[in-house]
This record gives sequence, structure tokens and C-alpha cells, in this order.
Amino acid sequence: MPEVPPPAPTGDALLRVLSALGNPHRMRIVAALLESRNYVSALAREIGMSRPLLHMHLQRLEAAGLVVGTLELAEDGKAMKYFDVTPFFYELTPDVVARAAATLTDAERAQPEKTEAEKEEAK
Amino acid sequence: MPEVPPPAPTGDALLRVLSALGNPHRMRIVAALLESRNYVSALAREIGMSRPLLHMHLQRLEAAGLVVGTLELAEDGKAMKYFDVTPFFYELTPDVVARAAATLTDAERAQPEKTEAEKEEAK
DNA sequence: CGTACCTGTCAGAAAAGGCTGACAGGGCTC
DNA sequence: GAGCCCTGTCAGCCTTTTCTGACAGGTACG
Repeated sequence: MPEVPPPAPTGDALLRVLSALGNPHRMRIVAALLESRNYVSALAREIGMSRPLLHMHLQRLEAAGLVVGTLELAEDGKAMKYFDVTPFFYELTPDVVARAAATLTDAERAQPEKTEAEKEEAK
Repeated sequence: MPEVPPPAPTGDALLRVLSALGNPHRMRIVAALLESRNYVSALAREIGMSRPLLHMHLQRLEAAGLVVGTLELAEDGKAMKYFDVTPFFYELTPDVVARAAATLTDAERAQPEKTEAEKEEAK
């Protein structure tokens, strides 16, 4: 069997990824999380961003499947949400874009496509 | 010598590419142009979009270096701007994103970085 | 000269994204 | 209980992006 079948993301999925990554703050967040996983409050302090704002950005990244957050209990009982970068891989070429564009849901809102997180949860 | 050295786009360049492609209309425009090069007015009719709007989207795509427009004179003397998709190729992985994030210009506007088109023009 | 097609640009409306401050809940330690 | 740290959410503001309608210029044809 082939090791790596050519990835062909759906239009909506690719759109989520590109618009999520097409933002300087979110690029930096991915960079910071790649260096070391972290929880929301600490990360907010590290990169000098308000916590609600960071929360929003993380939501967007998670909806695109680029990071995953897991709620972990520390020894002292505090509930902390740690985020990790997923080992994502997308090839960006005219062909991939065209292929994806062909499968674009007309209006994102028309078919509230499940996010990666929701797909997991539904198992 | 290696055939393909690992591409490492600057933060600003990658940001332009991702935010340009992170839009359903622009994905469709790339798809349409890949199938057949076209000029602005005809393309606008083809994909059912107002001409000024399409003009704006094409500008964004060209600034990201994903398409190129060339002004060509038809036999009847009409000046028509034909657009072609460039054979772009970007790998999207956590590492590439992190590498790019490290070279992000703090504020895009602070250093009015030259667009791909302007670099060409400056030769 | 009027019409038809091409190009570009501009002001202003509409929609989407980004951002803040405040609130609410939880568990721990002193 | 008060204080501290963690989590999340909300209304509202501000900025950016998206989009329209109207205007400008150009060449060619009848």
C-alpha cells in the first residue's frame, strides 16, 4: 500500500485551515504551542494577549483541526486546558485549491458541517 | 545538488498567501483561472460577480503571488487584462508555520514590504 | 456621434473579525 | 470567609474586509 496517498481536503475543511492560519496572532500561537504545550492562561501571559481573545483564537484553530485542547486536572485540583499542535500537513498548489473549491459548501451556514472536534466527540 | 530545497517562506509572504486563499470566492477564482486563463470582465460574468469586486480579489491574489495579470492588446485594439495562475507550492506543517511566525513583521503596515509584482517591476 | 466593449478607481454601505471589560463558576490555601 | 488561580461566556465597541453603484478613461464599429 502507498505510504502517503495524495491528501485531498474538502473545500470547507481547507477553508477553515487557511483562514485560521491566515492571521499573524494565530501563526504565533501555533509557533508558541509547538515549542511547548501550554494552558490558556499561561499562554496568554507568554504572548501578551488577553485571555478571552486567546480563547477565541484557540477555538478557531481547534475548529480547523490544527490544535487540540485537553482538560487536565493538576495535582492541586485545578482544571487546566492544555493545548497541543496536531501534526497537520497540507500541500498548497493550484490543483489542490481547485479540487477543494469544487467541493465548497455554497454557504458555510447552510450545512453546519461538523468540526473535527465534533466528529471525534460523535464516535 | 538537491532538486527541491525545503521552501521556507517569510512570515509576511506566507501570511499574504494564506489570507488570500482563505476565502471561498478567491478559491473559486483560482479554480476558474486554472481551468482557463481569462480576462476580468469575462471572468466576472462567468462566476457571477461584480467587476469591481472581482478586481479587488484579483489584486489580493496577485499581491500574494498566486496569480499574474498581463495587459494584452486584442486584434481589435481592446486592452484586456488576462490572468494566469502561477504554479505555486507551499507546504503547510506546524514547523513551516512556526518558522514563518518567527519572521513576521510586527505590523504589516510598519514596513510596507514590496509585493511580488513590485519586485518584478523594480528589476 | 452614439453604442459597445474593455480598463481602472472611488465613496459609502454592509458584514465579518478582532478585541476589551465584566461577569460567573470551580477548587485550592491561608 | 477572603484571596488566588483556573475555566468559560457575554455584550458592545472598533477596525478591517467585503461589496455595490457610479464615475472616469480608452479603442473600435456602424
